[in-house]
Amino acid sequence: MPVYLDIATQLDNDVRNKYQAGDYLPSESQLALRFNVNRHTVRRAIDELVATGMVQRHQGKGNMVLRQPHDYYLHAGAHFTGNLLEQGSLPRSEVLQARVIIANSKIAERLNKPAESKVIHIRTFRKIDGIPRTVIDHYLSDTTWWVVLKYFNTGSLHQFINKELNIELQRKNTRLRAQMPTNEDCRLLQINSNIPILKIKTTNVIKGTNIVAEYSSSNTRSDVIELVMEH
Amino acid sequence: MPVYLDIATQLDNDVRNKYQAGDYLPSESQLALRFNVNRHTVRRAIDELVATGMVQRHQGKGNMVLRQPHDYYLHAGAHFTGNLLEQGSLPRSEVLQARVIIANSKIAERLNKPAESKVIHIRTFRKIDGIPRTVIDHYLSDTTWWVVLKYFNTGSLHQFINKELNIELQRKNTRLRAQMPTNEDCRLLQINSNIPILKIKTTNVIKGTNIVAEYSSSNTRSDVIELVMEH
DNA sequence: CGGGATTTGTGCGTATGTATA
DNA sequence: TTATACATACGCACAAATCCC
Repeated sequence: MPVYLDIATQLDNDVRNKYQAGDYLPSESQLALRFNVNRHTVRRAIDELVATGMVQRHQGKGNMVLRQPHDYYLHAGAHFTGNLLEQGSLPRSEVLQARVIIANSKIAERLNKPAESKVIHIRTFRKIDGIPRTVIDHYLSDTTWWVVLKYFNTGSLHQFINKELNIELQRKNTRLRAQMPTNEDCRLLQINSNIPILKIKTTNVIKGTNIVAEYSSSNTRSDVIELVMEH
Repeated sequence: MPVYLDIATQLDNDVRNKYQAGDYLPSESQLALRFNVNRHTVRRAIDELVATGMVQRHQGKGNMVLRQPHDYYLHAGAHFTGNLLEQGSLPRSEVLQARVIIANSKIAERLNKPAESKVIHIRTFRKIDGIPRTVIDHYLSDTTWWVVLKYFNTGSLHQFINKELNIELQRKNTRLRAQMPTNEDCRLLQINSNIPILKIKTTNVIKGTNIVAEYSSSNTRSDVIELVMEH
């Protein structure tokens, strides 16, 4: 094992045990003295911590500890069930935003509407252990629903629509991919930029028709989540 | 602007215009001569390309160009359809490995077998545009199938089992997550470690029974892939 | 199989630039 | 302004992986 990886391991331990988020590591020169290596070697070691998102470099100041890395691992309780695919159905979702917006071209296309149409945008999220794990953006085609939907604030969106508007939504297709989070994703999900997220997009029609009523896009932090579908 | 960023920009242009995926860059020593800098500086420049996923390092061989710019964009043709979830069904898969192994504890558990049982391991992969996009590990519980399965070399594994053994496999459940690739994933999929992968794991029973016959685990590069399911 | 040539990976020492306090 | 800390760059040496004869 290269020396720099040894040092990276020790620094990793220090960060976990001795430092808190916001603290600064000893200077690279001091660390070089302490580990009896050249400063380049210390820098290479710190590169590893930077790559994993534990440390941030600040020229002229020092290398700052970003945060205590949780020991993330999957446990059975953290599993989402297949109904995550039915994104309007999450029973304990909460509303972050709800408003009428001008659809961008992609959303307009998914909803089969002309460019720059007005659509309803509702952003909900679901927490596990007090931390937001999934953020879902719902885009609803029919703005006349707004008079009712503006009162939606918690629970299952699809159930709400069913009850208040007497309309049943049916999932038509699902698109799924993994990607690295945007800055906004990082903020909403409270994660570092090095954790991949699952992005699930669905289009939903009014049951029995081909009328696309809803397009939804969800982002889920994937480090503590495993999507399980029983067939 | 630092010298290494200048060189990175030039190399980036070269990669886009002069090289194809799979090509190797000139050696670092040659590039150092060409740009009249130290080899360290060239390495620092190549680090930039590695970080953006354009180039992969191979110790002892050289620095390989990973992909062309058009690969950065999802295009409709690159979409997998939902039958990716039925991992034995990929019609144009090829076999990388096929052998009998001792199952580790996780695989044994999934197959409802005692620890350290023997199982059949078949690794297949699927290419798009000549590049491996998905690598699937199949683990089959019944080693008596080996006398037949050792002759499987291409096509659909489930079809082969159906035809040769007269056994129909049925998907029981699917687990799905996103994660960063291991070193082996990077090698097999020819990607950099900064691209997340989709991991899909299925258990399959013998149709009409509860006998778990197969556990499969697939890794798919997620940068050019979007999983589409029609309902 | 061995051995030598090539190429990337690691590490040291030194020097200088740049940002911060 | 000065001192400190990180950023860039050169040169040298050797290790480790790969390739080819």
